[in-house]
Amino acid sequence: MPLKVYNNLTRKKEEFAPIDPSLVKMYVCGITPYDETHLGHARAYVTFDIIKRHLEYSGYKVKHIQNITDIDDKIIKKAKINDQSISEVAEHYSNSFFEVMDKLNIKRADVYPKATEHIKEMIGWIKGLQDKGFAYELNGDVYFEVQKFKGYGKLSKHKMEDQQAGARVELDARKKDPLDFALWKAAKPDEPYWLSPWGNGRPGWHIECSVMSTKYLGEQFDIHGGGLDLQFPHHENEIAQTEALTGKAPWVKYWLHNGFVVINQQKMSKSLGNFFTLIDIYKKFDPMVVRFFLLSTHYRSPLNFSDAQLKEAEEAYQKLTSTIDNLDFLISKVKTAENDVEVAETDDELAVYKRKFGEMMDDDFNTAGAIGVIFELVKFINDHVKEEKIDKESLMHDKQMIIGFCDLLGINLVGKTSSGDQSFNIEKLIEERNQARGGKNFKRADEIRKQLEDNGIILEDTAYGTKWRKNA
RNA sequence: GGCGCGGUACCCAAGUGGUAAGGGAACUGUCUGCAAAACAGUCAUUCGGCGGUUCAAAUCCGCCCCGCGCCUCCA
Repeated sequence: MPLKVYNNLTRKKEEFAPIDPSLVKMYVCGITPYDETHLGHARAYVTFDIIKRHLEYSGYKVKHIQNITDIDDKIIKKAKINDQSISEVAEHYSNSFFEVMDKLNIKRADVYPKATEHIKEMIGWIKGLQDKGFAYELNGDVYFEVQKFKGYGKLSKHKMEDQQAGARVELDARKKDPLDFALWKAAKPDEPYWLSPWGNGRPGWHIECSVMSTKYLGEQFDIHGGGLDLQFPHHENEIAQTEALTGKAPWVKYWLHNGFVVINQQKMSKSLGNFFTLIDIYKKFDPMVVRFFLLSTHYRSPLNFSDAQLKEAEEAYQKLTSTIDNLDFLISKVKTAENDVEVAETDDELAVYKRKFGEMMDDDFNTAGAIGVIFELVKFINDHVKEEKIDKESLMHDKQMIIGFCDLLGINLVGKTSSGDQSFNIEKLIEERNQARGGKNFKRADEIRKQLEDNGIILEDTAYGTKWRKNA
């Protein structure tokens, strides 16, 4: 079954076919490091992490570029408040970004190009656009003239004449068209600047993505991604600049956008101030729970956030870890198989889940459906584990299957269970309790259970002996 | 005004023509000294509403209601 992706340019699910059949080139819009990373960012980057992982699983090599906008009004403002340089601010929040992303088990991009390291190339592009008649200068500012680019609006489906320009933002009367956007901004006093043919200034926001993506991926590539909020104007403007300059269309074959994180039915956003940083969320929840939560809804749908919903994700995630925990315990207790027949039979049945899982992921990265398959598998395994003739090999295959699926989703299950832990006291108390139980001294047995429980240890008596786990 | 997204059980959520996955919660049962975990059963004759097309609709078409997003910076 072929991989299908929803292309926002055509508004259709399309069969995925990269320009170079063996290498997928993907550019994802990165952060502006002026504040802590929040759940909305996490959703975006988990989404593209999943896309990358599934492409790799499907046999493609993926070249992944993600920019860092390290020069911007908000960074300048923050630097003034903190009495720091803009690079100090950018570096601080970039580092923090990588820290929280690593905890979410997000694979690093191949290159994280910074805007400030590509100013020369940007100036070159802007000059090129000016030479071709797509840009004009106004007192040190340079604007892209939208009317000159006939495809403007093709991504966001905006018709220029229908736009209510100035509906929310004050018009700049000097511009030829309200939709014209800045390629270069003249420096105001007190602002950092670079030298340019138009005087001291700095690049506009959109130009960096065009310049850096084509620098690392070529003039045409496969996937360009980001949050849905970037569709207009950012991505629309990027298309206009790039196709105007290179003359090659389409610049990008597939445009992928993730949906918003929503709080009380409102978009989580910086400007509304209703955002939750990952640093704060991690104080209450394991990053893997956060990742599981983000993947439990399809990436294009809005995702409602609340503690209660994270709590539900935690319960579900723990069902997975406890299954692995139980399997580990059984594996340590059960005999090896007497013949290969039983193992092979189980493997045949497991193959069904593998197929279903793959179909879900091939259908526009349907992680929510794929998680559903994992739980079907868990149910199947727990059921067949009850059989008396269960053997070590089958159990190990079962375990590997669950871990394998979770790996494809970047969900780490290993290291979350308590089976690897050693604690002399716990084992000793369990032994004492079992002696008490043997002598029908249930009062003492329950005392020990309570004592361990108070220390966060839950005991479970099974047919194969007593196992313990940490209380979550 | 333009463009677009969404409305599936108590909650979350998959499903875009073939008769409603999965998770959480709840209740009942099996197991257990008691628990826990696990398993079994119950939990939407129904998918915002009303019409239409079809042998067949949550899925297609039309109208309507509700919520949200973009058209400023935002993942």
